[in-house]
Amino acid sequence: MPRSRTRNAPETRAAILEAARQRFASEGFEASLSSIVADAGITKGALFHHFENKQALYLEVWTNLQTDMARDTQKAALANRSPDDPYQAILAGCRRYLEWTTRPDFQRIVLIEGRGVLGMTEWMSNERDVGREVVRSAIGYLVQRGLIADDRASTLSVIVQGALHGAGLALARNIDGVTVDSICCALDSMLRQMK
Amino acid sequence: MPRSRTRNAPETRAAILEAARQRFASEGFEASLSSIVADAGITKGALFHHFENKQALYLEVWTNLQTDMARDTQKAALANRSPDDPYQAILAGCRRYLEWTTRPDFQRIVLIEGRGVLGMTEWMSNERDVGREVVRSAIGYLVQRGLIADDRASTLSVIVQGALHGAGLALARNIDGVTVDSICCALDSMLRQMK
DNA sequence: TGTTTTTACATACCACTGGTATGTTAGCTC
DNA sequence: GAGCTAACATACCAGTGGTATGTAAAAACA
Repeated sequence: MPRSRTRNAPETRAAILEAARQRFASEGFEASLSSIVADAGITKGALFHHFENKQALYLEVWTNLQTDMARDTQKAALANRSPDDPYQAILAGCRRYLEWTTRPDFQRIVLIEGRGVLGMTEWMSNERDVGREVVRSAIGYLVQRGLIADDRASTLSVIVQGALHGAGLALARNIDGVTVDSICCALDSMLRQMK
Repeated sequence: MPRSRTRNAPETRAAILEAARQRFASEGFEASLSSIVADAGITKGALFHHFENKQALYLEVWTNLQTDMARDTQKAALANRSPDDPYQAILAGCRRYLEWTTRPDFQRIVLIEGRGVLGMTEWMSNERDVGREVVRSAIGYLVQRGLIADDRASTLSVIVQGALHGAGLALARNIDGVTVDSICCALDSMLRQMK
């Protein structure tokens, strides 16, 4: 019985990634591959043809979310450049990032579970931390303008990224007294005082 | 064949927790219960008698590590109190925390995987975030002395905790230009400028 | 055009996992 | 000393990620 070939490879791949993103967002990494392939309307054979294993699938979902976020925040930053205040662009990017942290899929996959799933191999050693690159380039922007010392850029990047990360999680957890505005206000004075 | 009763319940429990901590530290949450009970010298029956499920076991290992860390950092802070510089105690606590982030078990179980394993239910909603309480009390210490505005305490706590967290991870990842001293220096000026 | 190779899946299967149901024994109570 | 319970051990199960194999269609090649 010749099965009709209704789909092509890229479509199948995209369907798997979309189904995986939704399942991982709602159930976490423990979401079964069976449920994912069922949602995608294919079988495990197709999944393991396109992805080496479950972690590789998760890695791609995770990466896609992060690169989408990075592109969007950088776009927001560039759109808010001001000739007489270099901090405005960065703060606009921060605000956009905080918006991303309200997305349930981003929360769970990137902020909560990702690092644990990818583990030491991918997350620790590898330079897949897209968020870090974005913050790093923002700090570099300030270094170029002589607002931050070159040899402190790395350390300050790490601190700013951590602060943003913690702020996003706090917003996700609805911690009392923490709002987007209060965070942005604190980041504003924090960034402007860095040297 | 009457099996000799060489152990009692608390000993067994402790043995399970110790074996679990080591396995979770080296292999992560995916470490099998079979390997853990083998290390502890007991069987799965004993494990499931003492712990409801794998997550409950992980939760206890995770909690123990965090409370140990919290106690230690607070001890370091109290030991470094200075009558004319309230920041010294806090910075001593920060430095002690950064020492904890060099421990492999703390890195993996608390910093990397914990939040993902416990997931939304435990980590997000519950007030089990011991690290937050510690930072919160440190900021409260500054509020009492009129160095920080009361209504900004929550937001600043979140930012400081995030910064510390990110710094610890950066140290664990050996990121160029990031050292314990560079972090402490940055935190010093950051804290002193907060209002 | 006919043949071969490769791609893109589907199907059947397996070792192993977390978890459960059911023993079994030591100690305590009365 | 009978009965109960805590503290385990043993046997077992459904479901999991992953693999081996089969197969049709498209592409490459002759």
